[in-house]
Amino acid sequence: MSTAQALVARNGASALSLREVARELNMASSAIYRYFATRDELLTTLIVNAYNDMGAAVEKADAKLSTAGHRERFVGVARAVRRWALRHPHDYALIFGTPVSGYVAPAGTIVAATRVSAVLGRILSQAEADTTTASPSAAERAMVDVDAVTAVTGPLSGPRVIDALSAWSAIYGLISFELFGHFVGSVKKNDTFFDAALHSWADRFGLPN
Amino acid sequence: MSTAQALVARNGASALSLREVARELNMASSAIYRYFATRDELLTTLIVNAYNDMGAAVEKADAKLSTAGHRERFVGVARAVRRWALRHPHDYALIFGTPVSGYVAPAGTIVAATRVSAVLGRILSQAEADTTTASPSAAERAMVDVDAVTAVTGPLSGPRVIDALSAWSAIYGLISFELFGHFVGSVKKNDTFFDAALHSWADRFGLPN
DNA sequence: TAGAATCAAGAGCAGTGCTCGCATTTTTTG
DNA sequence: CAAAAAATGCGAGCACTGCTCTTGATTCTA
Repeated sequence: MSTAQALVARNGASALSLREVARELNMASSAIYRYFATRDELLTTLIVNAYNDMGAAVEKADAKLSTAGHRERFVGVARAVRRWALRHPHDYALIFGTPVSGYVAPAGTIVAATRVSAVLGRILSQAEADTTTASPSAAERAMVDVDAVTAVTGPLSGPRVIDALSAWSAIYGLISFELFGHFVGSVKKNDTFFDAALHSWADRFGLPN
Repeated sequence: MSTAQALVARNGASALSLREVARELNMASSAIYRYFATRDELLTTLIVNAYNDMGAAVEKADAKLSTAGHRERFVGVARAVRRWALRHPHDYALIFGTPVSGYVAPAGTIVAATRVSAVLGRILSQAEADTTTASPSAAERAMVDVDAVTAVTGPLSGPRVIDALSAWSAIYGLISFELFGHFVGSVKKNDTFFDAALHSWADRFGLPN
């Protein structure tokens, strides 16, 4: 398992070879099939691990910021996501890159997958609790499963639950563009650019400070 | 070439087999190597094609909206991007998904790659021209290559060149999350959600109407 | 028309995921 | 404690992949 992890970290998921992990383990390639029915099953396990690793890292960063203001916390958590991505590019690609072949997200992944978006959502929910909370409109309920979201984030007003999802996907977009090279030629300092984009989001959310 | 295109559209890029396109063409697999030195070279060609296909589609949509207001145009063009992605999911993944292996973007791709971001940038530039244009600050110039961006978009004020890049990556984030399944369980109506998120961006840019 | 450049074929190499039958260990059970 | 049962591993082998190399046609060109 950890052997496969290391190989992915070195060469990327697409290059992961069942026979190679077998070799590294001094096993026959066929022996691996006692533990993983198929190569995709191995990858799925790796995906869950990666989700949890990222989730743990982000939760830890959030815990350290528990006394900070909402803006600082929001930006700090997003930074933690980016930092994890830069440190584990292949795991990041494994999670957020092109899904393999047919791919339907196995049930086991979904709980691990929500860990980091939950942290971000909770911050926004708490920031909102300091002001007012208008309940979501019918139109908003039609396009988003408000209950499913607020079950993990805490209460969020209508526009904000939309913006929260939008912000999370935007953070993903920023990191992916950086990591996958789509900012080459336009963005020069990725750190400060990321921060600037995030503060713009914080402005949008009206986060103080 | 178009055979490979069709196979990618059917099975995705990772499953593209040189031997399969050879079979489809009633050729020996070795004959393909007269035209493409390696599988990656074939894929690179497909990437350029996909970029241009998407660029053409978006430019066409923009042309149809030439008489519309800036907000309508901005939203309309973004919708065109999404529509193209939904219609060509494998080509989209080929462009914006996990870059293959070592991957350094070949020189040929970059011009094709900027076509759609250029359209979006031009709209924002023109919208700004209707109001005022403050030139970018030193801090902004430090993190973004302003000249490279404005060379293709037209003049943009400092904060806006950052927000424009941020918006483009956010649009990518929205589409990718939808296409790669990360919105499953939270977003119910992808169309209206996408529109809502975009109008939120239009608000941020102060686009009238 | 002769020479040269191009195009295609086929055999073959090393690698892959995966299956199957057989042996060996380990664990459970009577 | 011994026997049955389950788990674990091995090696050969199949069909597939990207890619190389040599050989044979075809077509363009001087």
